[in-house]
Amino acid sequence: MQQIKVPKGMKDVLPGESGRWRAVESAMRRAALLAGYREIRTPVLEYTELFARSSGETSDVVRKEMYTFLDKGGRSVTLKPESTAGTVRAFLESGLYAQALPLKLYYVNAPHFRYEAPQSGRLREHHQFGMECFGAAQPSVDAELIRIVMELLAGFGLKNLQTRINSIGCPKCRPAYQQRFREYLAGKQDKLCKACVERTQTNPMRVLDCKEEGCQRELADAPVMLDCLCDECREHFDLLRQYLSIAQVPYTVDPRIVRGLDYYTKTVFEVTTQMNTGVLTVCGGGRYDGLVEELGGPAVAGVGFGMGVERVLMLLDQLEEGECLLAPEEEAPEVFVASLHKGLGPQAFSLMEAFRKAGLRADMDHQARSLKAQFKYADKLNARYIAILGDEEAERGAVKLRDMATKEEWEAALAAAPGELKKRIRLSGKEE
RNA sequence: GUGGGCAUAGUUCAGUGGUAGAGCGCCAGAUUGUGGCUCUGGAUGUCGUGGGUUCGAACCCCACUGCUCACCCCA
Repeated sequence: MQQIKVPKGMKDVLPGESGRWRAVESAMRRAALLAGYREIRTPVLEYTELFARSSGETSDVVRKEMYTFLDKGGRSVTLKPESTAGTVRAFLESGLYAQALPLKLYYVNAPHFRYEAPQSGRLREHHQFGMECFGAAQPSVDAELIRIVMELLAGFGLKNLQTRINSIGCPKCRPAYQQRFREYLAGKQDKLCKACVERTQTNPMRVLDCKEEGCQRELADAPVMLDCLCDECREHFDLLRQYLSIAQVPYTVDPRIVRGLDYYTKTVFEVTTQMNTGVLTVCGGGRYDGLVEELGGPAVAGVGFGMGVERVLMLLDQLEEGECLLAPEEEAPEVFVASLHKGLGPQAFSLMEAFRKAGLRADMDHQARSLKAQFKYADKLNARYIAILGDEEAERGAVKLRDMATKEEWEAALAAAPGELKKRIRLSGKEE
């Protein structure tokens, strides 16, 4: 039989890894909660038009990376490539904008899809933690978000992260800049890469973050948006910097960050790290003051970010022993019930149930294996104690308990064993 | 979309034309009521698929498929 494999660009999270996922997730939830953000869950699937309208028809995501198909009703639907659009849609559709603003939302472990060639750190399905704030025009929120991101990542033990910020202006000041920039590029068309020649027409600012060396050379003395901000954007950016310094967030200003989605205004930021293969973006975000209106709602400011969970885990993998500050949840059985022979199965089962009722993680033999094999298995599971049921003990209504680490063994009455073991575990937990 | 690399046991891989292998893992025994260490034994393979060359192909050639890495872009 031909084996069916996981679809291209998808990945299973196996039991050996899932503990780390949960640890990362719960740290994210804590961080969000601490800052007053509340969870929102939006569907994986949205109508294609939502992304076309929000991200921009010329963005790479919309043009070539969306997981789009027709459903049985002939509607064009898309697996979400990012979460801001869906969050805004929900915000509008459910009338949340009519409630007290600002409204702070987060999502965690949300699946995202981009149809592209998978490679290291880039899967077709990936998961994001993200935070979005609606109705707050002040840069204190921008700063708060950046601060939360840095705090969170530092809390995992990650180092060598760079935070870069920029302002890409607003509809008031950007057109004039774009005109000026287009004129600058006009004389250099023959020296730019093919993609950039096209971008000059469609979305000139994307030329700024082209990775081609030739293009970057030509851009050395190009005008940057930062120098052309209107008063409002200028003030916003200056204030943002002030807030960041109050929050003691280290960052650099990089006038070349423009980001791939059209909806951004004013603040954009990225958190990256240097890998041996190149720069890896862990988190990216920015302000989108026009998006809610663009999607048919009132003029409500927005700002947010998305963080790649797989990328965070990838960075954690590279930490040395002891540097990673994540504490994965304990999942090894606290007690494993072994029985001498098959006939004791029912007693073993009810003892295991009693352990579980007492709140202990308990398991038992389900294969009628030799006692030796049961010990081996319990050891593989990293069980802390083993409870041995034998005929001699059964006659006395007792069970033998053994500490797997110290090899200490003692006998306990069947009925009392769960309580006794629980007490023992709790006591030793306090000593640690 | 473009270009590299790889594909052999559960897994990591060795095997460059002549009987399909090793480490780890798994199972069992040594130890008939006791794990980790040791020793002994065992199970598991359409050698990615299809074709070609050859007396003979895991090996050489061609095609395909899959995986992987890089570019572009991004989380």
